[in-house]
Amino acid sequence: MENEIAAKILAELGHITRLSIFRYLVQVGDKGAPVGQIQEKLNIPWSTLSHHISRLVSVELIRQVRDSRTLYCIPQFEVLDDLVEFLRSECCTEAKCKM
Amino acid sequence: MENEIAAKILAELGHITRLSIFRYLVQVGDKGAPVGQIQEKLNIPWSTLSHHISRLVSVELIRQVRDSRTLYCIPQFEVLDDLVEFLRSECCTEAKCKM
DNA sequence: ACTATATTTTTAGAATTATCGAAATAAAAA
DNA sequence: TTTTTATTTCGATAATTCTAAAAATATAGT
Repeated sequence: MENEIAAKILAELGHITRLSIFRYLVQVGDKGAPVGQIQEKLNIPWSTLSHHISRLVSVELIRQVRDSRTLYCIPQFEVLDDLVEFLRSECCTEAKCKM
Repeated sequence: MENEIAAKILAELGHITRLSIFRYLVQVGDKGAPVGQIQEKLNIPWSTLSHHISRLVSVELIRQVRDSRTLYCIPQFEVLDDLVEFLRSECCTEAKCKM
């Protein structure tokens, strides 16, 4: 992963509403949750919620799958894994490692 | 760690300049690097650099220690560890776990 | 005291992001 | 085909952040 992409992902997670959305999905797990369920749970106005979800989608932290009228938001664990891996990589290449 | 603090840390890391600074320090390791060395390495104007460093300090991703005229910036690995731990916690409490 | 070095603070304009109501769109049921 | 449900797009305002020059501060050497 490149610096620039990592920064983008971190920035998207670095907003309390978006972090709450993502973590709710992480808790829900693989099957994801409909936008409406997130709305109910976190009590965010529809348009605001939609905006934040689309940003999470833009960095692929979330994938969306439609089931008739319902849009499921599915957390992409691999993206988070890659991010963590990136943050830990190249650690202390000039010294003994702490991680 | 709370959501709000995690979001703050993520937001500070979520800027390409700050991420570069932090990752440079991670590479350097424990002994850290003087502001001037970061300036040289990343070629950022002094005032801009100082601004970004102070934001990293504000969330304790960096600690600063003065040695006479030189200010060393020391990466705080524990904060990063806690953040990663937070991101992975409570995973799939409603389903089988992916992480 | 004066000078040099290292770094921060101030400041201000530009750019980006956040919020959310209202209108629009998509899909299915009546 | 009209209505209902689910969600997004538009648009406008407010708020925050970014950048970097210039001035200020801190520490030490002369």
